[in-house]
Amino acid sequence: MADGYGYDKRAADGKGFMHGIAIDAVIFGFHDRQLKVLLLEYSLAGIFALPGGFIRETENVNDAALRVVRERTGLGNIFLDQFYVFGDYGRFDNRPLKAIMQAGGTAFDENHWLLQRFITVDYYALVDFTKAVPAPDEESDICRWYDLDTIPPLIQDHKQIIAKALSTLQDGLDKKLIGFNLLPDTFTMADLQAVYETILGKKLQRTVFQRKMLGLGILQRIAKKHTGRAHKAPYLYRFVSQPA
Amino acid sequence: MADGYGYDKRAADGKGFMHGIAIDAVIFGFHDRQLKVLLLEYSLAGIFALPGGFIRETENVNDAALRVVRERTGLGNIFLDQFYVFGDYGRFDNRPLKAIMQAGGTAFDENHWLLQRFITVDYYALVDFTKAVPAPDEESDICRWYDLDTIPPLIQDHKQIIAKALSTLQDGLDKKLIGFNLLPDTFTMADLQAVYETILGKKLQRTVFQRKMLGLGILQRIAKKHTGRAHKAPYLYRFVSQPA
DNA sequence: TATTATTGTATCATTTTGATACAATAATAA
DNA sequence: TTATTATTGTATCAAAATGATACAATAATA
Repeated sequence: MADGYGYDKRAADGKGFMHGIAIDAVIFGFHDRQLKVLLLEYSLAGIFALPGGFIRETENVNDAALRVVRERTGLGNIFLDQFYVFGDYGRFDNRPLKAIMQAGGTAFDENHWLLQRFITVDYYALVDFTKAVPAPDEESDICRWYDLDTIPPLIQDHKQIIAKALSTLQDGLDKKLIGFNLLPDTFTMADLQAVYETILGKKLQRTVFQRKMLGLGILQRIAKKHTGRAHKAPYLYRFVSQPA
Repeated sequence: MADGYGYDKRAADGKGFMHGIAIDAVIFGFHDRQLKVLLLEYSLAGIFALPGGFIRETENVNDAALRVVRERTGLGNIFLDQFYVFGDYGRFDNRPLKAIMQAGGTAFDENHWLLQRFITVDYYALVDFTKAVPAPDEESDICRWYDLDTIPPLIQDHKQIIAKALSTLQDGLDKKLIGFNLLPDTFTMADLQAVYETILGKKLQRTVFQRKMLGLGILQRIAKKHTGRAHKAPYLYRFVSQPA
């Protein structure tokens, strides 16, 4: 997360980074028919937060976000979308950060650049859960997935940020055809439907969903997948491209 | 605009404002069946730009945007939507600002806070053209409407910002029901259709459009409008609320 | 070989959208 | 006064999209 947390110790003096502005990432994964979010834990201070980071003085803001997601997941080619700037003055609260710095034994004074007001540019990322390797940053010690309905209390307005990320994801699901970014390279129609149902929070009719997805012309049938269970084997699909 | 332009002279020393971050506003109006954008001109320097401004140290970012739009248009209750952060390092170019400062006789040195890198949070606003009273800011001398297809060369990436604002507007037109923000309190169905056609850049079928709009249940019929021409008088409508 | 669960697709009903037709004006012209 | 004209509001029918149901085709197990 940003707002001061998860900063790179090599730059703890603020040299080389933009001040007052940071990025946060809501990194979504999908597993066991559940939508998951990647969170950092600062266990010494008992604090949970979204992954985030700062912007180097000559770095594109979008690249800073890519860097953060790459560092937390080990993944390169991920779907990443800027969705909102959280910039209310009232959200600014440096007490959790002080707690983290104190717990970590970092020296600081009240004028430390990390304790000043920050606004954050927020992104959501869709990653392949099976390929991601969660890794904490320099300050935190745990980085792991949480089901959306079992998220611990988070610092500042990070819970609202997740809520807004989710509703943005919901809005763009049909229009931008982004659901498949949460799945491995090959998947069954039932897998895809589970992604949609979980994100939208409602059941979809199987036959209607299948007709719609096939009608988009972006799915390629690969082979049959024998699940080892007593029924017809479903096809495996791969996403190929945008419709013509 | 921001990126250094249009700053408040009382704070030219940078005290009281956040550094490195600014807001720009793409203010849309509608008149003569044309979509228009409000631009500032710095005629001494021969430079055109979007209206923008800075964020006071204790001000919400969204409030800073509201303030800018209010100052340029004289309007209070306007529709305003944050749509993107432009944060590429490559977009940063302080030469136009230097030109403006020189033309204005403002003293400055290379380390002036306005000459450092800025990223901008960008908003689009939809205002009632008939009520807006364009007003330049402290540095510029002309503030006026431009048709979208006769926009002069703009500083930095302001042309791209307008393009992105327009496509965001297009995407949200049906979903968010925002078209009416461009019209006066009462309007005919033909007026409304003209707004939609201009924004979307294509003709719509009159009867289908009318059925759709009436079906939303958000229009109230006020009275007949006698246009003075040889045909049936259209109804005047008023927007009442979101559909139930 | 029957049974079971699930998949892929066909079919029909319902709803939405597209296209056309036409009566109802409000001004002007004859 | 009475056609003529341009537009508006709505009805109507066709076409397309969506919703709902049915059913045959498996792949495993009993």
